[in-house]
Amino acid sequence: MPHSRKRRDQGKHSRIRSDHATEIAEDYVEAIAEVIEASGTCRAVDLASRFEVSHVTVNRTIGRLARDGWVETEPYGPVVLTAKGKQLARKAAERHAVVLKFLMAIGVRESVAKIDSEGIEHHVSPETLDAMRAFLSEHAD
Amino acid sequence: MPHSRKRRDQGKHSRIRSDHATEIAEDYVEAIAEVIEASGTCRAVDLASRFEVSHVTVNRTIGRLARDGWVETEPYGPVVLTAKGKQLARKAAERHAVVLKFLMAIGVRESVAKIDSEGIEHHVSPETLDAMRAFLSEHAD
DNA sequence: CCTGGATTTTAGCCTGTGCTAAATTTGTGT
DNA sequence: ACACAAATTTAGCACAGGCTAAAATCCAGG
Ligand SMILES: [Mn+2]
Ligand SMILES: [Mn+2]
Ligand SMILES: [Mn+2]
Ligand SMILES: [Mn+2]
Repeated sequence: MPHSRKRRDQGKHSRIRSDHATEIAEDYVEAIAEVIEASGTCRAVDLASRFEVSHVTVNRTIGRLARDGWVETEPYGPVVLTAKGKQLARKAAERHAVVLKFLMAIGVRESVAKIDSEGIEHHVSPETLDAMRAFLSEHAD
Repeated sequence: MPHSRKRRDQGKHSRIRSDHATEIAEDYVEAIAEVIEASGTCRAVDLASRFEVSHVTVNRTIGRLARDGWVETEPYGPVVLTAKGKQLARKAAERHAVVLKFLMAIGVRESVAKIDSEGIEHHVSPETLDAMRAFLSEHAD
């Protein structure tokens, strides 16, 4: 039999907790990509205003993102995405867009869908995302 | 014009943060109601095994829930829901059930839908919940 | 070049949510 | 009655992610 399995055996709720741990990373890399796309570079203040948190909070969050290999930055410099960060940003943006379109397709107003999708996106598994995509193709009028 | 509005003006992301703050309360009162329903009373250990966290974590979480008026408990005693707690439990269970059924209705397998709904439920606004309900009635075969 | 405003960093605080180890309490079976 | 097992509580730790105030740095206009 497999060795002792002390490892927390990913039940439902551990999945939720790990989703929460990565969702800030997802939102940040997505936002960083958008800001860079729109204005060339991304500074901490841009993220602070976007997320409505203090610039100090952004600074420390960026530190964690750098530690975990999503972004690179040097003192007083802008934030850039690593290759890994760019990939996550692309994946997150794509999934976010599907969720948003899907909510609107079932009749949720855009203003509400924008808010709800921002939270829902992080908990949508690949299988559920596929179901949403399938729904969108079927109902492409 | 209205005075200065320093008040953080609930953008998209503050909604997400407040959702996260209440989701443990929602999951706990829902679980407490279920355990009481199933076995008469609810003890901390029941919640620890259900959420796969330590009994110490449960103990402190229950303390916060009591502080916020969702549950009542006395030293070494079981956990009971306040009126407010029962109401939240009912609302959360109802919403959770709708989300789960909805995911299955769009073709997500039950095992996956159970996991995803556990995270998604907390970010579904009343309007989106209504859209899901409407979808379920329309597609009631 | 130098200075003032914008920006970032540092210091120091808080709460929530996770843990282990140890102490305490409860309640049950003999 | 009492010991023992189960449950809870306490103590003490860690990290994420919020904040304000103050210091440091950067850069652009004069
Ligand atoms: Mn997103
Ligand atoms: Mn998001
Ligand atoms: Mn639930
Ligand atoms: Mn849940």
